[in-house]
Amino acid sequence: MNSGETKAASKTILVVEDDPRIQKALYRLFTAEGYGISNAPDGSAGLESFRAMTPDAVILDLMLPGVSGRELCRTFKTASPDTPVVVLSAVAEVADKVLLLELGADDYVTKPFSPRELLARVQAAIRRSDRSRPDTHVVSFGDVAVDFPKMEVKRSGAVVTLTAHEFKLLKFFLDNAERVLSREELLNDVWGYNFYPSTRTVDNQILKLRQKLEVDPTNPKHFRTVHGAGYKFVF
Amino acid sequence: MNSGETKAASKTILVVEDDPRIQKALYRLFTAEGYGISNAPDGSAGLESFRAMTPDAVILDLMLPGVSGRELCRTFKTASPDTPVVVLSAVAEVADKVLLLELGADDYVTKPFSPRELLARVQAAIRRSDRSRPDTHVVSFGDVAVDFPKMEVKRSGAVVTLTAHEFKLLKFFLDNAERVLSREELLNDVWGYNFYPSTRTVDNQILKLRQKLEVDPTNPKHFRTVHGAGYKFVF
DNA sequence: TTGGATTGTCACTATATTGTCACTCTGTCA
DNA sequence: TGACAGAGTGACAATATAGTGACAATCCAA
Repeated sequence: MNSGETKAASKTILVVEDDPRIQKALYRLFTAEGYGISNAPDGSAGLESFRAMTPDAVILDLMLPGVSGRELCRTFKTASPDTPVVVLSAVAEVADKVLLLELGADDYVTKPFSPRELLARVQAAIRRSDRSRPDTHVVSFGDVAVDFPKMEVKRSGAVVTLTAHEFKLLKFFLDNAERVLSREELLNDVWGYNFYPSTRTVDNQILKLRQKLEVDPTNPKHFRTVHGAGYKFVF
Repeated sequence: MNSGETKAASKTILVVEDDPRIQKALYRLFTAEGYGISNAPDGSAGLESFRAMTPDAVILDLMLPGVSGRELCRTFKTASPDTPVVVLSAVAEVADKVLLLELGADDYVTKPFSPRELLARVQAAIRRSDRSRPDTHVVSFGDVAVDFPKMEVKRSGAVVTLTAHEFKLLKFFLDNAERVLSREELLNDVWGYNFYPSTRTVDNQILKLRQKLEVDPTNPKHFRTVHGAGYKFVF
């Protein structure tokens, strides 16, 4: 199964890159981790996408046809200083250490880059930007409070222990509240695409969440069953 | 990025840096966030300013004409151990970055650096120094006291010897207390982006910290494992 | 109301993750 | 150059937890 890492849960990344091979590689790299990817082959498309989708992070190649990558980076940072921008650049470009400061980029990776490093840097940038929005850290429903960075759940003050998997499932429910989620969808998004346990597994994990988080697990208020369809979380 | 952050509110930062381009860039970066900036182009000017203005933080370039940056760093830390010093250094200057901590520096950023990272590190350093005025440089948990400037750890008075690496890991845990840290995150932040040992390595270092700092290493109170997710430090 | 399908629930087992140790490798210092 | 310390690796044991299957309860449609 997958590494047990918490998935990105619908974070979207805008990739501004003209080389289709790199585009493709980045697409594979990030979708495998659960991120959504939007591609823009040049500056003007990048700008357009940026405005249309408000991505959670931007990966920007400095060497672009048309609008200069540097110009673009400044524009992004002016329009939305909170959105992290990670720059891809050839070594020679970054040799000038001042450049990055002026651009306002959050981080950079020099080509040829290690996919793992890029992934790590983008994730770190997203984490940093998330941390400055503290309101997203804690979510509550009923007498339950969920603290994501601490991976901790409390019921009227008392800590409830959840396993990593239960936590991941809970997060998915919270991220998709009010929507009916089929077992398939849950298996794909929480368990991962290359892993197919029986659907009983899902019921089992739901059961555990109910036992741990519902006032009356037999009459669930939040983790509702939608007979013949799946489950639905309501606040 | 830090729209949610509290603004610097008249905090002043002393920048000791001879390259005027970096000076200018730092000026823009930090004034935009509401900090006051004072520039010193060399060591003696830096020392003078430091005494005259007692800054809230210092950004120090290790490569300076005149007085050695390292000397200067020690002087700062001796004169006023509570004032955070963040060092700028070229990668080549220090083979082992951990050594910088021995200078007494609170943090370091290698050139060419990402501006957001520098900003984040300086802010973090200031926050830490603000948190507990009287004993900024000492953090305690259980029967353990960690003295950062001295790079020394004591357990009920007795000195415990930590390796530079163990110390760095400990520092990262303390800086991110209560948060669940994945092995990946630990590897990236403590070991560095371009070095990928197996994840077993992490477990091993944790084991050593537990053996050296936990009352009962078999039942760790502070360095907790979060099964399927990583580790978490709690006070 | 009844019967098949779906879901709730439990105990058991298989599996993945982590703890721990001993060994190797590398660089440092005398 | 040899001893030494620290770091990384791999093997194995110890745990935690996820998955399975059986059976009971419930739902829905005819």
